Amino acid sequence: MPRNNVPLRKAGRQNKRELLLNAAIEVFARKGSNQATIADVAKKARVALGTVYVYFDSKDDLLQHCMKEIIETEINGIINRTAEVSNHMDRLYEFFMHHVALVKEKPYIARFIAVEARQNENFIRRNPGYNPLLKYLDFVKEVTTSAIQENQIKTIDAEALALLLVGSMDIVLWNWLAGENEMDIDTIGQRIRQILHAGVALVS
Amino acid sequence: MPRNNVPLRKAGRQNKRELLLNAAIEVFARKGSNQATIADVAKKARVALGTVYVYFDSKDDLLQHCMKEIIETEINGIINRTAEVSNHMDRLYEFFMHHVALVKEKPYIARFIAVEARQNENFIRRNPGYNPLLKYLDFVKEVTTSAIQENQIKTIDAEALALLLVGSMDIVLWNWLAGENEMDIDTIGQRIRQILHAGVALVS
Amino acid sequence: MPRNNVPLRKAGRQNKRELLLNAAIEVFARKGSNQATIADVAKKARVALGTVYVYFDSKDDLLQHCMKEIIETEINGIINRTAEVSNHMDRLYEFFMHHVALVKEKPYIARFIAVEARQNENFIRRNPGYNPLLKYLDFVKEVTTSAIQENQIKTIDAEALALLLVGSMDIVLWNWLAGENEMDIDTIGQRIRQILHAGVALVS
Amino acid sequence: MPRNNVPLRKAGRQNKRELLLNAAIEVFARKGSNQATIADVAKKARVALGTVYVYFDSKDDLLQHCMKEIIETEINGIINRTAEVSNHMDRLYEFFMHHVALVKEKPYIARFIAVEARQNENFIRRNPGYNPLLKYLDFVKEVTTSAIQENQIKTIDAEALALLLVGSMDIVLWNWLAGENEMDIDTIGQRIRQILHAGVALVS
DNA sequence: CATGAATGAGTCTTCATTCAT
DNA sequence: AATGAATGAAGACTCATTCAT
Repeated sequence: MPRNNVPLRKAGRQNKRELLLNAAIEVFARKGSNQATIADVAKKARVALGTVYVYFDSKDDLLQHCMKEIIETEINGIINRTAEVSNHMDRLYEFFMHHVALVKEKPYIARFIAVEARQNENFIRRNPGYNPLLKYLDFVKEVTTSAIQENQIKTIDAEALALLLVGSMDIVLWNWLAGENEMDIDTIGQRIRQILHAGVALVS
Repeated sequence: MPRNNVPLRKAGRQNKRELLLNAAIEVFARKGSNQATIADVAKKARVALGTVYVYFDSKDDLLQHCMKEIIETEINGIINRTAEVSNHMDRLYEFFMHHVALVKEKPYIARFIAVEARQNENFIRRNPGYNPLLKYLDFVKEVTTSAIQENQIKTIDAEALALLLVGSMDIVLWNWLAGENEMDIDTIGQRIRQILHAGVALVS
Repeated sequence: MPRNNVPLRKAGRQNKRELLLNAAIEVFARKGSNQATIADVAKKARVALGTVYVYFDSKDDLLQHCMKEIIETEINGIINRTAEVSNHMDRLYEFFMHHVALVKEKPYIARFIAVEARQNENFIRRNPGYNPLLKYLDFVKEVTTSAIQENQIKTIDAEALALLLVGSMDIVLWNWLAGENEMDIDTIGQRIRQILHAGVALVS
Repeated sequence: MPRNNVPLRKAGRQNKRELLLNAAIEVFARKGSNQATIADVAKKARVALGTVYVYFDSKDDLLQHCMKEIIETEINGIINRTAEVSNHMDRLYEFFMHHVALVKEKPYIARFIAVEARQNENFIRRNPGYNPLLKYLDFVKEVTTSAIQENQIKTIDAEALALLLVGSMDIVLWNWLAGENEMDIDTIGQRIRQILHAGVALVS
């Protein structure tokens, strides 16, 4: 069926790009983008070294696209999955736990967010819209603002809550990664929730 | 007088070591330890390149000692300066604001804590006692535990509060560094305090 | 009509080969054969990269054929166009000016002769008969020999005159190319002619 | 004798730079600067690859300095050695023959002038004063102008003569290099001289 | 101790060439 | 014939580290 050829080809190209991107995310996350080499990425993706340059302009370009990929799939995925939660604060908790789940499932992505997203200032400056942490902060700020407007919580500074939530999330996952996963993140998550919950609750 | 020579010499040695350490902290913080070269450090310290290797075994060794230096002077300095505050929660707020002051005064140290302390896993694994973030977390945990014991706040998970406080502190300063210092950290600090204060307050 | 297909196809093949050759000449001349890539040539010819290898064995092979092409069309063209000039010295002058005209019209060909023809020693050694400069030298030598035989000029060394004429021609065009075309080649041509004319004139 | 240490050191550095420069000139000349690698140069100079970068910024920088070196020693040397010849035309002939001698003695330098000096347009554009061919042309033009002013030859265009002389010189040496040294350059030199001599001689 | 020239392993990147479609 | 993705050898350049002075 020749009709299928074109889509197959395209799929092939698309697949290889994805393949490289995923390999790069993992390799960059494991070794850090500075220590990781293009050869590592190519090896991980089981392609020749030069192939990386068929799909990406440079190592830096590859790193940028890794960030985009993570945001567009993982980060946005987490945010979207919380959409149906009606209570705003529950939504934030849901968000927190989805993130925790992501960290557990794909720790290398966590490392990306915890380390690369901070480190690579080139990226941060050039693509402010593509920084995972900023994306998270914006999301929390928005949800918090809605919660305040709908009188679900008392009037607090939305940015402060965002920094508290994302900051703790961030350090929790970093801690978990660095500490050889000894921490019980789920429990920690609930306890953080309790404190914040009390902190923003309407005065009875 | 040869008797004086020895102490003078020792002082000389000590000074040059300090000189190198301070130069390294600044250079590593500015460029990131990966991009910074030993030549950069030597230049900053106005010594010959080879001199660095007289006082430190390797680039990594130098980096480790930078961390130690920061903890032993800056981090411990901040913690010690809060010693006389009797109310534990006030002490934590004091601690938060001292850290903010440090960030403003020596931004490169902030960068060190926000970026290098996370990135350098070699360091983290080998010297768990010398990671600024862990040091901070421990400090907050201890103070919180005391606060609970003395019934100043309700019984919460000390670790959760530590993660909230240090995590928000950390992301605030990172944000401030990356965001070209547009944020008003002092105000943010107070608003974070309000939330946490309500979150841990004894139920009336 | 299948009878037509074959010639048409052949024309097609011929055309694509010519197309590639002309693209290559221009690209090699502009960038220099070392900096120019096969991809550049393919792009210029608006064919796929791999197509180049359908018609030529290698980059070097392509370069060799560029030389041949230039000699067989441009260089021989110039020489042939001077055929009807009966006076031999006038013919050489005509030749000089035809070459100047070529340089002005297709500067990239000039660059080819001035630079590539010298540089590519592989070519020179393997195809002594296909070097533009050698071709020119031979031509001038022949014409000069005829001029001497027919007593139009005094007895001089034909090779010496050839070297003078072609050498000056060559450096003039190189100068013109490098000097951003500031030189008035026509005037220079006439003045060179005057000197050579006097130099070879029969003693009155 | 410690007094000697400093000069020896300096001499050491100077020598290594010269060593590298000479190695580079030979390597670049033999292979062409495009085919020659930094590793080739280092090997020729019997130093480590990295040492080249201690003394030169880049391959291009090294090439530029090769040109300067050649001009400042060889080219100027030739020009200076003709200074005492009082008759201007004799001086030019002397110049020609000195150049021939140089070619015979250090053929790789000839290749440099004949090939690299033309090819490397970066160099030509950025350092017009450092192109051997331009240097030669200027010299011949000057001497010719003097010859005309002092009535030693008839009034001709100095630039035209310069182009004739340098152009023929250039092609002669290129020919000699490419043609595996079959040509008798000395004889050719004399014959070229005869023609030019007649071409510029005062009319009796 | 101090110096900084020398080293060479390690990296990114390019590009001629191949080959499955 | 035509295509262009894939390949990997090759080369410029960097920089931590050493060591003779």
